[in-house]
Amino acid sequence: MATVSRAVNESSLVTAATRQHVAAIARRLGYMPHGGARSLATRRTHTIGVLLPDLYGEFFSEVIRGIDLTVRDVGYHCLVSSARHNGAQLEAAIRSMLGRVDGVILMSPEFTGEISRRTLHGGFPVVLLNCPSPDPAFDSLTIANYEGAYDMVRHLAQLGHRRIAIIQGAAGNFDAAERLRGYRAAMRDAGLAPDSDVEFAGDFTEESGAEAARAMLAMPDRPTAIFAANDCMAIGALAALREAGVSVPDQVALGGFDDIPMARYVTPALTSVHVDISALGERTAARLLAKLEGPADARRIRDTLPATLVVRRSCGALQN
Amino acid sequence: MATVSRAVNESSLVTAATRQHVAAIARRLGYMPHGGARSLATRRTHTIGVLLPDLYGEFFSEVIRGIDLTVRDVGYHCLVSSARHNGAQLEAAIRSMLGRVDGVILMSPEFTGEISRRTLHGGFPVVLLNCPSPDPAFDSLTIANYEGAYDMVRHLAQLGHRRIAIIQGAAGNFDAAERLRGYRAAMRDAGLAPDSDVEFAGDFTEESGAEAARAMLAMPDRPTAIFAANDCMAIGALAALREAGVSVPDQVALGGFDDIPMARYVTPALTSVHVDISALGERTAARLLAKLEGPADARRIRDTLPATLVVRRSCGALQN
DNA sequence: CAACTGAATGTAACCGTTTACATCCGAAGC
DNA sequence: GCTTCGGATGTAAACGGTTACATTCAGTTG
Repeated sequence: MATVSRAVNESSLVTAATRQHVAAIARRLGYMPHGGARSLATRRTHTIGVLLPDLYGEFFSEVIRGIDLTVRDVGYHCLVSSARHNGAQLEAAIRSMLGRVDGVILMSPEFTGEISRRTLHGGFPVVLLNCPSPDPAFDSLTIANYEGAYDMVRHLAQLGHRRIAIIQGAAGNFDAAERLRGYRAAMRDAGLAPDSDVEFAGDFTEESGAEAARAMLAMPDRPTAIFAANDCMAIGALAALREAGVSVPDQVALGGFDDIPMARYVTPALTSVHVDISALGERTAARLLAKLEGPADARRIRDTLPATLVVRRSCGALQN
Repeated sequence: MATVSRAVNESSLVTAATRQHVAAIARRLGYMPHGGARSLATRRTHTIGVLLPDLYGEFFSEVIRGIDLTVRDVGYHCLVSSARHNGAQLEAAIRSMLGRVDGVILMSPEFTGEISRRTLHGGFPVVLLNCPSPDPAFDSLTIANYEGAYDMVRHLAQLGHRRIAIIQGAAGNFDAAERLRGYRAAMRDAGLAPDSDVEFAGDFTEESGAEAARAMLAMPDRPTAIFAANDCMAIGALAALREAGVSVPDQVALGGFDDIPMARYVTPALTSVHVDISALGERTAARLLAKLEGPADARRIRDTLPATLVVRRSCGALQN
């Protein structure tokens, strides 16, 4: 049976003749190698775990896509698990993957150093994706949320807007918090007083964007510009504004975040902050693969993916 | 070590005292069960394989979401693999999952009975998702593509349109073919002559929709209605029409397919055919789980998920 | 022709669990 | 005090492969 194993794995130790002989018999018997057994013996599963807070929306699917794309080229699979993870669930999810993956990509605000020490105790390969990363013991990739939001709001301020509202992302969300931080910093740097009345709540859904816009319209001195913390909310706001007969960008300027494919197809086309989400997944996966394949490298990497302003019609900067 | 195993698995054969004793020592030693070894011994991986043609676009991410949602409730994971599968790649992908999953969900037009017999030889649990399914030996779930397209085109015809164009989906795609079939049947039943000049090519992308619309506008006797085989193309067409100064729905009526979330937020809101994609994933996963958990049931199930017309402004049926 | 090669094949331990079966042990029955 | 009994624990054989090491077997050498 050693020879069979070697033949199947194309080892150079078997002659071409035996290899073919084995192949022929295997075919006749309908033999197929058992992946699980193989990885038990080799201690390599060629699988990476992907832990996501949820699978909803374009963002996550794009991330997964990027990950799978890079990973499958080198013969790896993705074992995905999406749960809105509170600490205990997250830990359980990690544990359940423990003998099935070579490493994990973790996207969860809930991940704490304590969990890591207790369940990952020591050198289990992990790359954090878009996490607050309280723990510098892990590699992590993030989006330039702060910078992107800052650029957007500065752009709106440069267009002459003095009262700029924000529709915030989901409470407790890392991206949301960073984008808010960028908004506030840009406001301050533009010499604009912070005003919590124009910091509307939201949760990244179209509906919450529409609601915030309606609330804004009811204000006595309503803002002349809105920065929505993602495109879905921006599009929701756009629909609400149109319904109320308020013209974008003439009466209210609007900017989003994420630059989803749809952004360029709404009317007016949505000014947004572009993030190459698929690339984020790719880079993260590549980093994890490097840890798995390459020699142990103690260096921890913290990488930030740029977010670039894309100016379209909804902010009013463009003619026609 | 048998006792440890029993303690970890909460077997009723160990006393509470030993169970706690084991737990304490496990904690001190940082012991965690090895999933791979466990599944080798039990011959259950609690994992299902999901084979997709690609991961691009809202459709696939929604399907995965539905699958993962149902599957995780019963403690299963998803091992996903997305490759544009030609026959050989598909077979390789299945083989590579063979000892790692309890069953697979397969979404691929390339799946043939021959592959199945060669690599699945016999009773490996499979559920086909939106496949042409040449092989009645498998359970399969599909979308009512034909019926949905038929309803849409009949609707347009009832609004008085005589020349109705279609922007087709990707060549070789099963959904695309079915939607085309529905379009043609509806045309015929409405007493409208088929005309290959108004059957435009497309590939499900926004850009291809825009191109088809531009080509249509250049025609001497241009159609008064367009049925795009998915919403992305419809939105692309919408953008092209607007650019050309052609009003929707006044000059050209437009309908899409899929009813993606964005459909209601474009202007005018897009008439479409609604399919609950997430539910498609859920149902498929539930079917596979039934095969895995329940007793072997020889009955093969072919299920079709309904597709329902959603009338919005873009078709011109609604006032204001 | 015996000893020495080195490539090809065979043997058996191991990967980390589960589980059928054997064993142990204390309480109850005689 | 010696069986009997049943519940808790221990033993060892799987599960299906990989791989270090031992062995075989030609084909050289001296």
